[in-house]
Order: sequence, then C-alpha cells, then structure tokens
Amino acid sequence: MRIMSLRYAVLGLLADRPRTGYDLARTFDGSLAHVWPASHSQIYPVLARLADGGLIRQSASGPRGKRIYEITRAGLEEIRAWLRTEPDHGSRNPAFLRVFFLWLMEPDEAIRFLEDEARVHEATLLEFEAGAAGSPSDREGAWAFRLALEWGIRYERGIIEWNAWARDQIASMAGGAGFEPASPLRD
Amino acid sequence: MRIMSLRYAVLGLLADRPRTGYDLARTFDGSLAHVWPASHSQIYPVLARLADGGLIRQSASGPRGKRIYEITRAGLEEIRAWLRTEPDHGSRNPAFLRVFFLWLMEPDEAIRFLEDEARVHEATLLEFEAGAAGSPSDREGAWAFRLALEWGIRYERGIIEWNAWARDQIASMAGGAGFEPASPLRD
DNA sequence: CGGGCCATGTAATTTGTTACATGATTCC
DNA sequence: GGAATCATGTAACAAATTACATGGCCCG
Repeated sequence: MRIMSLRYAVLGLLADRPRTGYDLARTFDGSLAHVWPASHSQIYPVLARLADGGLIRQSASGPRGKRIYEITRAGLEEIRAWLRTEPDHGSRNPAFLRVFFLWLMEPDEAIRFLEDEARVHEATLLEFEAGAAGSPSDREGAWAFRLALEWGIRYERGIIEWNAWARDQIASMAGGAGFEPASPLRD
Repeated sequence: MRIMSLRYAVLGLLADRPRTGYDLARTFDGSLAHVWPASHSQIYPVLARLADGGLIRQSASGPRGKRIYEITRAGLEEIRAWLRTEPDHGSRNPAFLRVFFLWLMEPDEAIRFLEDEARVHEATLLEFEAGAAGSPSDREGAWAFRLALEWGIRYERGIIEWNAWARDQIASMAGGAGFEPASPLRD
C-alpha cells in the first residue's frame, strides 16, 4: 500500500486549473505548506511522470521556457479514485515531539520554549484569519479550501490555548513542591 | 540543517529509562505514533549508530537475544542541546490534504468521507481520554507526557467539532442553489 | 506442541531534502 | 545594468516504508 500523496496533490491542483511547475511549487510553499510541503525538485519529476502516464498533459508554453500543464480525463478519474481510498492517519509533528521531552529541560527553559512556539502559532493564526477575511474566490474548489482554512484557524487557536495552559501547569509545578530538573545516571 | 528527529526521539526515550529496540518500536507505535511513528527497521540501525557514537550504551542482555540500551552522559547532553535548537514547524498530514480536494467529490460522498474521519477521531479521543484517566505514572517525564496527552485530547475534540461543522456546511451548500459536482475539461 | 508474541536484524525501493546548475524576463 | 523573481531541471544524499529473513520463549 503506497501513499504517494504528492502525485495526487499535484493532480488535485491541476484539476482546479492548469499550472506550471513553478506555480505548483508556490502553492506547496503557500497554502499547502501546512499539510503537504514540497519543493520544486520533487515537483518537476512527478510532472514528467504524470505526463508520461497520460494523467496530465502540457497544454501550452510561455515566455521563459514555461510549461503549462492541465489534467486529463484519466487524471481526473485517478484522483477521484484516490479520494475514495482509505486515508493514512499517520503524521509527523517535529514540534510536538519535543513536548514529550520537555521534562529534560529546566522549567523556565520549557516555558520559554512554549512562549516561542506560541508566537509562531499566533503569526500563523493571523495569516489564516487574513486568508479567511480576504475576498472569496469564485473557483469551484473554493469551498473546500474554506473548510481547510477554518480547520487551520481552529487548530491554531487550540494550540495557543493549550500552550498557555501548559505554561501555567509548568509554572505551578515549579512553584509547588517536588519539581526537580531531570538528571539521571552516571557516565 | 538536518532534522533527524528519530535519533533524538530515541535518545529522549532512553533518557526516561533503559529500553530494548523492541520496547522502542512499541512506544513509537503507541504513544508516539501520532507525532512520530517509526518502525523497527528504522530503529535498530539508529541504535547501532548512537551506540557507535557513544551517546547510548548496551547496559545488559536478556533472554531472546535481547539488548537493553541506556543513555550516556554524552547522549543526555546531546538531546538537551537539540531541545534548545529551533524546532521545525513543517508537518505532513495526508488526511487533511484530502480536504483541499473534497470539491472533486459529490457532496454526499464528501460527507461520508468526513463521517468516516469523525469515527476515527472519536476512537482516538477515547483512547486519549482513557490514557488521561489511567493511574498517573511516577516517572520523571510523566508531566510532559501529560501535557502532550492533554494536547491530543483538545486536538481530537477540535477536529470532531470542525468535522461536524464542515459536514453541515456541505449539506447546506448542496441543499442550496448552485452546488455542482466538479467536472472540468474535455479529453 | 503449536500459535502468538518477543526479539533483532538486512535489503530493496521510494520519498524527501539540499545542493548544484542554468537561463530568461521584468522592474527599477 | 543589476537585482529580484520567474522558470526548469539534475544529482547526491538522507530518511522512511515494505519486504525479506530468522529464531527464541512462553502460555495454553
């Protein structure tokens, strides 16, 4: 059972409208960055393979060697079939991995870490809220994008609230009895 | 700038207590599965490399060729240094990637997808709540684990609420005027 | 004595990151 | 004319997944 999400993400974006590899790279670095980042060095090879398999097709050329791709009927069927498959729920979150190891820090260090994280999430929330406030697109896929954006907003708000709560927990533990920075074993 | 989170995740778990590769694999498949899944085929090679670099050490052997590893002072310094570095906020979420492409489905199909997702998240929430209700550990790292668990509970609750809201949005759009399943282009 | 789980590894393949490499247009 | 951005690719390397491979211990 293969994942190959990038392949389908590209297909999905091309289902919305024809794009160049460069356009795709900007989208993967923009609105899709939080769910599926991808760099141009990954994108160009998958465009080549998708075109090879007849799932997309180069529809036009532009100024600086620009190649505009569009999805084919076969490609559309392919992504629709993928959407009907069982999603993979595994995901990796390097920032949250650290939370498990926060006990290895001094309390004030852990609190500073959480404060830094809160700042990052507040910036992201602002970005998402600006997106939601912006003029609504008339594209067909706009409503799905709006659902995703709403999730992003709730997610960031949730983290910010949890973060404040977590800092409070650490502060009260550190103030209370029996809080000791970790220091196991001999060498 | 390298990530190599697995290396630090292993180090962090061994800072808590000595473990075997098998123990680690079970933890990566259990409590860490939601933030950093890893399989045994990844774990054994990193154990070998960490031991090679003097960051961990095999402290004992057991019955079935069991090898128990413990962290060294150098390893403890290494993970603490890592905790002070800037975290990477990129993450991949294959289930949420699909939300961006929900517009390619018929409304009832999209709603069924979301219902399935809701079921998965309700099960995970139950699992987390059971973990929180369980007897508190007296391990040093227990409080950090508790913070992570609390985040997990809030996260799952947030998704479940968003999911119901999203289904409602789709239902009201489909009921209302101008909702058309997507179907671009000629072949 | 058999099935399930404990236990450890390696190999092949795919996916993702970082670095390398090049060149055209546009705007100031 | 110089900087920023548009634009496309390849190569080397690291990380992750899947499959292959083996065997011991324990419980019923």
